[in-house]
Amino acid sequence: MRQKVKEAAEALDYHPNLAAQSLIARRSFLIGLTYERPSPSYVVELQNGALSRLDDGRYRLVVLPFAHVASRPEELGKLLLRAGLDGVLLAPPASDQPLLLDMLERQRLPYARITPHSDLDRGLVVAMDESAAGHAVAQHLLALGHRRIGIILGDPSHAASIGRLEGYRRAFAEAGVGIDDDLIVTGDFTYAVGYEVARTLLASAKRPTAVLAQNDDMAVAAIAAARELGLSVPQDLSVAGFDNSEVSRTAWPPLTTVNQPVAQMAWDAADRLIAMLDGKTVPELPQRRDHAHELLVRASTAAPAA
Amino acid sequence: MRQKVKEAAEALDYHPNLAAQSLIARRSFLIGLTYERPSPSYVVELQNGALSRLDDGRYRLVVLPFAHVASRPEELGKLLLRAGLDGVLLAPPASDQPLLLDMLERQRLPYARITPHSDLDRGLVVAMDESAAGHAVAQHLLALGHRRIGIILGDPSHAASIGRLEGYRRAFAEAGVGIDDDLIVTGDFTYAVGYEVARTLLASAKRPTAVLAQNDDMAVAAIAAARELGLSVPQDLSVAGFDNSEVSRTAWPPLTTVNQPVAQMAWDAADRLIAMLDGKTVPELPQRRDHAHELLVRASTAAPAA
DNA sequence: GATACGCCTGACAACGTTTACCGATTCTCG
DNA sequence: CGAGAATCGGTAAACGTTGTCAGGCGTATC
Repeated sequence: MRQKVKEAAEALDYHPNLAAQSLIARRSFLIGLTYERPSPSYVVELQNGALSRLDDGRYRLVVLPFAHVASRPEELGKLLLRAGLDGVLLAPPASDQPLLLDMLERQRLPYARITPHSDLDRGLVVAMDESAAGHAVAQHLLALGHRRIGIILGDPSHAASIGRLEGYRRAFAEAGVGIDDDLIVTGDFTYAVGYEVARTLLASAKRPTAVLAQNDDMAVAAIAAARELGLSVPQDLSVAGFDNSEVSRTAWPPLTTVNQPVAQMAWDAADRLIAMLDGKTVPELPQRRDHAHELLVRASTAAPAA
Repeated sequence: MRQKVKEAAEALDYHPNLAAQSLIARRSFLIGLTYERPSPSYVVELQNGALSRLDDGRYRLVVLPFAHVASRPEELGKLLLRAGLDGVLLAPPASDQPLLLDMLERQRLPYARITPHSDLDRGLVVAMDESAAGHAVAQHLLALGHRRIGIILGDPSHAASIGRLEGYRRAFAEAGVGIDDDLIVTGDFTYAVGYEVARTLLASAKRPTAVLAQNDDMAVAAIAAARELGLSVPQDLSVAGFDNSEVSRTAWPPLTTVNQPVAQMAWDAADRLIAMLDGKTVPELPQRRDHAHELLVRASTAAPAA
């Protein structure tokens, strides 16, 4: 009987109406993903990671990019609450907005936070130790013998910037090397701005022998700026990035960087969010999952010229 | 009165239940976007373009990547039909699958096709003349004086590959230059495969003086392969890409390429799809909209060495 | 032949809206 | 002051499912 009904349904191309199912099940089977405007490869990895967990087709992924979260978290909150989602994945910097988390909690919209920096005990958290990762890459340059190291920060409204910088500082302190604040410039994680600030950094009187960029896009921009000035990488200047995004592999020379397992973290976040939605009681879920970074030494860094 | 109700709703954080609205309105206010696995920047541009049209918040965008469409179009059809969408944006190569279009039409799921190559009168179409674009970039290399030009094709299951190649052939014929089939290699639009086939191309006895790659990722891969062999670009080898994706701007040297207004085309596709969904009768809509390509000459191409 | 059990059928309420309609009330204007 | 229009509150139906419950039928058990 069951079989016959299924066959008939198939023959008639019948699909149950999802709106009616949602109405009675009291959920929409929609998962949101919100992110700011980071590099394309970061977005795509995030998306693919989340989708690979959703691929049984029960849940669907709605993308909700939102610019300037830090200055208007309530607006993002409204957007998310109006979107009729069952749960939402928060990529940085939205994952670090206490006001946003407040709103979501008040309205009972479950969320999973991807690499937040503060309030690590709040909600579902998929974490990576940004500070340790920053430490690793800074230590690598110091071990090569660099002493005058420039730093290109990402968008200061992303907590990741602060975390990574903190790691750099630790590594410098351990090596007994002082940080020259004149060699710290601030970008916003994009190539365009990265290029501009890299130019001013490299044109300064005390030009560094190495550059720590807080993501790969800005690192590639720094390489381009160096070439414009007639410097070759890594002979005259070492450049290290962050993220192990596609561009780090396709750049020339391939970038030394830190792998951030973005796709895997997004999978994990989706996995835990869904487990929660499917009614696994919260206590049996660990609140937080940590992922390891990995330093990838490639051809863009070398010992400084004597 | 109206005002008072709105205030009360606001005060209570009341949001109407979207599932119930969908049920009665007989639509879900979900738009799907399906694509294969092209470069990250293409996906992101596509997405942002579509989202910029959707940003009034009435419609939401669901992403549905799907690999190997050409070999299993019906599966994608089922996925789309089960997703409860009001309409779907088809990026290549899904936009060129007649079986898929058949299924969507049979089930009355409206769709908009982005840069299809065949059946241009079917459904809503946002087109670009791939052949003319291919012609433009090939002509550029020929005008510089190149005669031995290598070609790196994209995935042959994408109609775009064929269209662009057709344009190359026209330009070659006009210049009275024969195409050497040994200098044509086939990639799949990815960096990794592009790198491999570029190596074999450049290692061949009759090494070309210029390379036409069918997208920017493969062009960048060709530059990397050239560097590995000690060739510098553009002195020893000119390389032209396709798409004007972010990587073409961030590469070194910046790539000569053809701008494909992806974001704008996605906006257009979303615009027309929504106009259709909102009940504008089909006749008053033009069936097809064309977008112009634009040759962007940058630093990766130059006259061949004497 | 009575009882218990399984499977199937049909009827009905519920989910949270929107739309339509009716009668009652208030407002506007001559 | 009265006619007509506008507004209001209330009620009911509909959207397409899922879940429950009662009742009917057939089969196995004692």
